[in-house]
Amino acid sequence: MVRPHRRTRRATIEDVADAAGVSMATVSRALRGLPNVADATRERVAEVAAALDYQPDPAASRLAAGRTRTVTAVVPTFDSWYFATVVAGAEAVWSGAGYAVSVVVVPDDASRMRLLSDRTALERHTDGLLLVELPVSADQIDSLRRRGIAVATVGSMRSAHPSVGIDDEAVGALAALHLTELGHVRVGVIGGLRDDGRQVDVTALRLEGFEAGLREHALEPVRVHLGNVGVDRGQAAMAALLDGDDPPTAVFAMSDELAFGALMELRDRGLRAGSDVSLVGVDDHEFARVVALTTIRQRVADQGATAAQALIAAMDGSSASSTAETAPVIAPIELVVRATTGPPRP
Amino acid sequence: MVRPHRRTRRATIEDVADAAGVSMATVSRALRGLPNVADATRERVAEVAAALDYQPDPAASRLAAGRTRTVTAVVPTFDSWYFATVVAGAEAVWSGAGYAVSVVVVPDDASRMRLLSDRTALERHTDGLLLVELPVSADQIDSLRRRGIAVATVGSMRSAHPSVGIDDEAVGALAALHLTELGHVRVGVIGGLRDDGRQVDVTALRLEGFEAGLREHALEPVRVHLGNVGVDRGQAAMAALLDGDDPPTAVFAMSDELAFGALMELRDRGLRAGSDVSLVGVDDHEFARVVALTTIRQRVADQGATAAQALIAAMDGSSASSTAETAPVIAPIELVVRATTGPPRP
DNA sequence: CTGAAAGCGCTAACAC
DNA sequence: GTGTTAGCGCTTTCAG
Repeated sequence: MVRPHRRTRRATIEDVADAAGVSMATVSRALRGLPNVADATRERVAEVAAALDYQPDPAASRLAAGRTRTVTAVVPTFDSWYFATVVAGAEAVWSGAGYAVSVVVVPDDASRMRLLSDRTALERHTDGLLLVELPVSADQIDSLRRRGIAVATVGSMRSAHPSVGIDDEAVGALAALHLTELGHVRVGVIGGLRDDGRQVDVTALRLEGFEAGLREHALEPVRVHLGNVGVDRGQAAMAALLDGDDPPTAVFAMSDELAFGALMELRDRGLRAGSDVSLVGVDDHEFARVVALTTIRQRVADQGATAAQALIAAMDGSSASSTAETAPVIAPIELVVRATTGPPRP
Repeated sequence: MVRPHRRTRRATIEDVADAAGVSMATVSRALRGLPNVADATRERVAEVAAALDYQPDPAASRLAAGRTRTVTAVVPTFDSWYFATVVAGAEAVWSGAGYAVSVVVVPDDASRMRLLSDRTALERHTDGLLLVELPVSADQIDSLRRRGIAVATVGSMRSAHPSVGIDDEAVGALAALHLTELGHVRVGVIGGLRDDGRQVDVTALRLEGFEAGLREHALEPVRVHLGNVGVDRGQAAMAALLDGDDPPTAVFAMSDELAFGALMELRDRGLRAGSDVSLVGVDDHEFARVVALTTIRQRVADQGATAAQALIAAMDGSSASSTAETAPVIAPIELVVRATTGPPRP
């Protein structure tokens, strides 16, 4: 005796309305917390909805209301600690607030342009965009806003939209302070360039801060090597630094990833980080403590969370103040001294 | 003289139909490559659509057709190399195939249950789910399928749905082979338990393979320490191993992350990995090479990509063979010998 | 405070 | 081959 497989249709708003003895409109209002619903009615509707396992259909409400309840994180790549961590921080906030979160990866300029161009159907897919370390013009931001898409950024600070990042000059200055206090005089720099060869703001700012910090001690970098991002480039850069004449006794690597590569080069040459050569990175990558890397910590997940929060606020208030200036949030940084820095060899 | 800001409405399918002189239905068919459209018509429609920058509204088509063109990656956490890398691999495939990709994080049992329960409106959000290293019952998979959601998994191999993973017993065996060939006799194991304390298959299988491998040399592990996952637990486990009596000369860590922690403990004790104590990990984490960790490599991004592909196939053919058995894909593993393993101290 | 009705933009039978 | 006709499930004026 086969039990007939009753195809259990999901409850619709109409089912709820019928069961509660009210109209669909009232159900909609009641469930979304809109005004003009009697408390008793609201309560009854809520009960019936719960009993029926009613869940509004996102596509239907998007179609009727124009909102998607979806936010999108846009990153240049995904298999990198930094980006994964930013997104992780943001995801937690968003899903907590009831948004679906989608991610899009724009590995190159072309795909970035495509995504941000007026022609894409972005606005029917997402209510808000979190751009992580992505170069976008003011025009593009504007175009997005005109299309009703809220924007927030992490990594680049603007005031035209919510943004969070760190004070990159201060990062450089802190590194310089640490190394000069240890007594280093010959210091090198390993920095990053984007894949497209265009120097990113971050690199320039950190370098500026670093050089300014050195100047206070009447010093300047003996050698600046602006390689690409990534472990391998860090290694190559350290090699170049050591092979030059007058090799540095201390090196400022602009990211922990670069520093990891630099550490590999030191190991390959039988040099000890912290005694033979000092090395300070930036990020406090989860792996930094494994190699006891001295670094300038930034709280990446927190930044993602903060930006996510700001994006939600922007989406809520988008109708009101679409051109509201928002002061950038400057996230704290902090020197974490581990084993890769020490006084120079006498 | 202010130019009137003509609110540029997006083109709808009706606009295209009018401009092309055909019906909406024909436009729909033409643009989606369905049969029963004259070539000439199809071409004309395509041109008009392009000229008008027409982009179908995803919510509208979802509502009418029931498909979301969205796939979802479900992970227990996000700020971990393994999961970020799996998702990165999958994302590339999905976005290449025109799917929107969303991610949901289920950090604990409760949220996992909630997500997979019949009550969620999952089926209106997504066409397919990629479950990464998530314990799901056959019942749950079934329930999902009944709700029209395709499922694929990576990390656990089943035949009820597309799955990809590695042969975990072989991983253990390979580790045992390597260490015994080097001449180690006293070997320890560091394994992982889930947060909820329930032992995962992976741990058990790798241990089984490892023990079997040792038995071939009439050996057995001197000590098995099944700590939790993560760097810290790896460190604690190594400490426990070394503090026991008859400490091992070689250790098999079931993940590179655990191995990293183990390495920290060795460093803290002034021991050299590879000479004082040998250590082999699993994964080939992107930073394994930074610490010269010998490890058993699995190609994580590839597994994500493979599973993503399989999920697409499953979604396409879902109507036809909803109960099709799919042979699990067994991804290759490979021993990568670096500096943390060597013969035991004489 | 509540209900009726008109879509949102598209797809899928079913006719022709 | 192509057009017509109904919706998909919800939100939102506009009346009452």
